[in-house]
Amino acid sequence: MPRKQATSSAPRPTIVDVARKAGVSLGTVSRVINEKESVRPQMRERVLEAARSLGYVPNFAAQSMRRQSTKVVGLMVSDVSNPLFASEVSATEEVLARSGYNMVLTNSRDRPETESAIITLFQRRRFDGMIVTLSREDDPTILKLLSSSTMAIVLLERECKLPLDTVATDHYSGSLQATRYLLDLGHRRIGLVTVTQAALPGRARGLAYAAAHKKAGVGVDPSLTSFDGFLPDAGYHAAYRMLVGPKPPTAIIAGANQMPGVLKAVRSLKISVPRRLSLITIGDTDVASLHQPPLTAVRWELQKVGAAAAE
Amino acid sequence: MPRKQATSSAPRPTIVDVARKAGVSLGTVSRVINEKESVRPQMRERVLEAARSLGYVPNFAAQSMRRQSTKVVGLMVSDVSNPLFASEVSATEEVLARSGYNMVLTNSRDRPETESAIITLFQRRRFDGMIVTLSREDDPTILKLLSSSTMAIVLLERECKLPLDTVATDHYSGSLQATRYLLDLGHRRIGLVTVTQAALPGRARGLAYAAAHKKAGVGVDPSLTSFDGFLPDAGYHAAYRMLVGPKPPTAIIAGANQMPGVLKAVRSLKISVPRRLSLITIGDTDVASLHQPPLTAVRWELQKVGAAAAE
DNA sequence: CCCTGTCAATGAAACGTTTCATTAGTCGCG
DNA sequence: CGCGACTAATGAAACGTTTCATTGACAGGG
Repeated sequence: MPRKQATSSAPRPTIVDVARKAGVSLGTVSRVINEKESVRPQMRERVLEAARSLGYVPNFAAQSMRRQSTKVVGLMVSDVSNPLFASEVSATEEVLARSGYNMVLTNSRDRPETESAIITLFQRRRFDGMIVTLSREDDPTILKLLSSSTMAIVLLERECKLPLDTVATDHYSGSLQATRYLLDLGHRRIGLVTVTQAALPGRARGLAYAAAHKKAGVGVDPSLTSFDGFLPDAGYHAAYRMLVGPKPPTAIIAGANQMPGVLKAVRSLKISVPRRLSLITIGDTDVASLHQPPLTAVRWELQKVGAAAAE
Repeated sequence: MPRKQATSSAPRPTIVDVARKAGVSLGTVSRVINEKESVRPQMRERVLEAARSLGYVPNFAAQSMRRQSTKVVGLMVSDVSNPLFASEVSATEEVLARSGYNMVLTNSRDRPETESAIITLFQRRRFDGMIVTLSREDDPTILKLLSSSTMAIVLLERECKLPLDTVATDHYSGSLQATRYLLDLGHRRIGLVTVTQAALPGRARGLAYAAAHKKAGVGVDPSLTSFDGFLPDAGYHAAYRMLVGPKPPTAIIAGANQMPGVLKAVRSLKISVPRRLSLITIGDTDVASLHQPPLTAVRWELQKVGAAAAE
């Protein structure tokens, strides 16, 4: 029978315990467990055996401290339970894990104060990098915070003045395509429900929507656009307002996160889809794919996020 | 004009820089920034000022090392992009953040080797606690790993032999209710599509399903139950198999994660819902709520997870 | 006026690693 | 046989904090 492990309350063995047990020096053990430099096979075996029998587990905090690298990247999104973010997060985690990084996930709830706090926290923790989604791209406090930081920063689905890397879906062409498609079908009153123009997705969609209309020589009715998507229940309210208005739209383009709210409004008003109203969602989700022929903006750049962050 | 920040490549100022600049000792600075022990207001102000002007940010790695506490908990789920997990994760993050903890998120993809690797990693990182979802509750390697660990462990939606805390939805009564409901409606051939019985949710649902049938004096057809939910596309395959079989079910109860697949099968077979087939989903998602009158198993214990982990 | 107790601040010793400059040992070669 | 070149292993000095045992100063009580 192999000897039993020390009882649970025993302090974790350190590298010096291993060194003592194997009768070698600290440095040697270090080189063995990092398997980099030359060490004689016989020694290596002895050390390994000692480590195993002691149940030695290297202490990452100590390593980070010495190496000045935590092998962690921070991720800040507004809300992970948002399915779109969830897949981005998941993909990012995967890529990072593959290169030996871990990911600390935080929800900002789109609150600027929380965002600042999180960014500072990331700095305290000395993460190797951070991937962030901002609620607004022009908040001076936050921009200053970011620019003063020394770590690698990647903006996710956002874009700003600072020379920062950005990874984003191609919102513009997705929306352009959707709007054109509806215009070609003869729709003349098209609703747009999305997020604030202070963030890339909303801005890109707004521009694409306008561009498509202009090209088709169709005027736009400002009452048919809503950029409140970050607010709770925004999809519902926006759609409801449009649909009960004097001249309701014949089609609505909605962000994936707003679509459930829009559908709720449509249902409560007992409007038949697609007979009286066409719906297109930007960004693929289960909701969309199970409902109508949806438009899906591909989401494969997600991999790029991880790659960029792993640089 | 305030003096500019040192150029980016300058090394981060440490606590000794602050001490020197303020003309006080290390210990004093430490006590100031931890704002615990007594220090004269005048000193405190001097130190704070020095810290501010230097742009000092405490180094968490060094703190963790000294304090033997990382203020991080590890979270391992099979896949964050799963909407159900996403909300649990989100709620957990919130609770943890409130107590000054951060959360490292990992995807196990339900692969036992990955699970082992992640658990070991958590130990290396010396996290203060971990919250894990296991693919099987009886894997000896993993159980040994968990039991040998000294950190706080909470099982999420899982339950095992070890004396570990568990936080889970009440799968049993949810499923019981659903099955009864259908039986009361006169259904006699009810399909069940869920995950493996080696994990709590699948097991509880299987038991509830059987119990309801027994109580109603209705026999169960084993070909109408599928416990493969962890496999990709399981919902689709299971439903397809049942529906094209000699004696197809008149109702199907499916886990929320399997439901999209089930719907896909139903649609591809052009079966009308709810005329020819009733569907009930266990666990609420957008998909469900937009489709039929769904059964929702409440998800508020999520808060408990965070609380338990924060102990 | 001296002793003792309290309050503030100091200095040094941890914490568990990595790394760098040394030392000891081995070998080939003139 | 002695010398330089190489390889393996050692020992000590970091890394940036917290904490603990001291020290100094000051006041109150006998």
